[in-house]
Amino acid sequence: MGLTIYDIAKRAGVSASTVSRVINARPGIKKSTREKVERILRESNFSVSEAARGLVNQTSRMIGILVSDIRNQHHTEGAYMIEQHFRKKGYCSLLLNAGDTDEGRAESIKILSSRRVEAAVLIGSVFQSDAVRKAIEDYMPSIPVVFQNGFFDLQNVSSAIADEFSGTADAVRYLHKTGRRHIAYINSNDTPSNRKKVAGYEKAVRELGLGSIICIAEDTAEGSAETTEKLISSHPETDAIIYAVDLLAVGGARRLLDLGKRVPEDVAIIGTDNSPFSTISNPRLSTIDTKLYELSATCSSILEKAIENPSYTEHVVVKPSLVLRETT
Amino acid sequence: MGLTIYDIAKRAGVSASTVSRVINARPGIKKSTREKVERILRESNFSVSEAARGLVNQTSRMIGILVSDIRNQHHTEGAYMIEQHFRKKGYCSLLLNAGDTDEGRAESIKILSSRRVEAAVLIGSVFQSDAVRKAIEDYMPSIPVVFQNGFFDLQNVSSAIADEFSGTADAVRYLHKTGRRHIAYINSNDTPSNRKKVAGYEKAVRELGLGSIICIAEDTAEGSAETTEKLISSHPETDAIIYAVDLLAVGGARRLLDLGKRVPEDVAIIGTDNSPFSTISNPRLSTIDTKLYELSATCSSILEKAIENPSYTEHVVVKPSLVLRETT
DNA sequence: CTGAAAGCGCTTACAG
DNA sequence: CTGAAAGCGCTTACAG
Repeated sequence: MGLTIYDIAKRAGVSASTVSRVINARPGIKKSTREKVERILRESNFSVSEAARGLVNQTSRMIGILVSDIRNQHHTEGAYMIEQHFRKKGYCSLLLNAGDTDEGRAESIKILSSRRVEAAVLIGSVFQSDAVRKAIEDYMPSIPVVFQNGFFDLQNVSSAIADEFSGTADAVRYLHKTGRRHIAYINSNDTPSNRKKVAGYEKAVRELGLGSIICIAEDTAEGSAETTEKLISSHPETDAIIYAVDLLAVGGARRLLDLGKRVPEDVAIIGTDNSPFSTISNPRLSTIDTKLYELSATCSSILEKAIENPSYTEHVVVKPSLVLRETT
Repeated sequence: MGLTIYDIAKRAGVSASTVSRVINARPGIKKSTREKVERILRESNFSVSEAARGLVNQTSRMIGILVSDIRNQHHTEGAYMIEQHFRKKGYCSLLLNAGDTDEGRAESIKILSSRRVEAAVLIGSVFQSDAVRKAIEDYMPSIPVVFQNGFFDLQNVSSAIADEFSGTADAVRYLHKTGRRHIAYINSNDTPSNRKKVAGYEKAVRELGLGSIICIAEDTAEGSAETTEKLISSHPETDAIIYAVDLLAVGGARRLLDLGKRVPEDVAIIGTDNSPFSTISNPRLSTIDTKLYELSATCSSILEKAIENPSYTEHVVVKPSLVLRETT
């Protein structure tokens, strides 16, 4: 247990330097001694202490992944891609669920700093706050940081952002073009991302001279069903609803059907994210594809470049597109 | 950037020992010097190197979480709970997606060993293999390991297992009791967990004197729809189907409806896992609740005890229950 | 109450 | 081709 290179050195009858050299495949070791050391390494199931190694090399070979909650499907793609990608380069991923508060988020950044991660990824617009910005300035002022769906004006942080504003505006315009005149919006939690969606909705609706109706639903299918029912009873003229999240659209569609409305004939529905829910639901959801996969891949590739060249920075905006299925 | 306690010591006009003592809240430091050091620590945004600290203390304060793919909802609850729980104790979580091969799984265990994690959790029955067992014996022979939904006869590995065998058998018995006589099973990928489910199905069906029909579907809603359609056309007498995974049940239910079958009147359907899909789907799915949450909580609590007392070990079996909704 | 020294497990000039 | 020594950033006896 806990063999060190000194133990290996003793068993092989060489010095620790030599053991270190064969472990790191340094040239200039006699073939026979290299082979002997390798054999002993193998027979002993030796594994180098990355911590000790990191201390001398001034590297940790770790990257930090911050999400608010990994159980949220939306965070999972990015976390997966980053881990897979960097593991191949010998990096390990520290995953932190930062939670819903600024304290949790700032604390998480401190933790990553203590662990001396060589780079970090923030996944989700909820990290867009002054507290997080300050924590980065104070504790991660010089390692590459990539912000998935958010932006900080800091020279070490890159971003890959979904243009939810225009994605939502385009959805409104599409509904208008297909004859809808009473387009409502059902929002979820107040996040920077959702604010962009609502702003896009409001802009398009205003430009088209339509009225604006915005409701807020609890973030569950059932909550959305309730909200949808209230909306329809107070505004029976509603002929289209856009939802900030696919799951809400699923709940809403189901309730409309239960109320005897036809979807999409009476009420068209558009969700957001093109999540698995959108194809599983019945009827299948039309949705604003916010290109989560592309966003994650972009983060991963930015981070890769930034790891090579720590002053590298990039800002990418990904355009959503409308996916039409059975609810429009 | 990269301040050490020596830098802080210099700024405070004390020795590194003293700085270390105040960082670690050791007693016996004059109040005034403690306060001065604390102030400088704060003003400098100092954060201790956990790696260096770990080297001297012979601890890493890291725990390893192995999943085959974090994008799989099924792995996410356990990963979340472990991270949340141990972060409070000052631990960080290393998340590894081990992939679908024994090489990937064994490699992941080696990586965790290199990082000197103090404990590890394997999430998912797919880790049930000789290769993984051997990797644990070779590289983690003495740290606490908790296996979620699997078992190794090793003195350092605990387990929390869902009794999918009897869960599935009970579902068959329930269907029989409600008059179904042609109960089919639609399986997914070949995993230890799915093998237990199939075995439970076969046993119950045999005991009840019913025929056994087992199909294998691709692991998507669409794949399951196809398989379901084939099943129904070759065995039109089928009056109930159990699916190894909720998602497959959703796809199957939808196809049955499209084919003009009534659910549950013509064909009853039971999924497995009581996943979010089961309440979102239309109609809402009856399902075998494999108690994922309870399983994860159990792992977390076992691990907690094992961290305190490294020789602690526990084996828990969690009984699934049947959740009846609209498809039975 | 405080500091100098040794040591955790490595790597890497520097000698030979 | 190989080894002894120093040093990475900490903590903790040991002195004083």
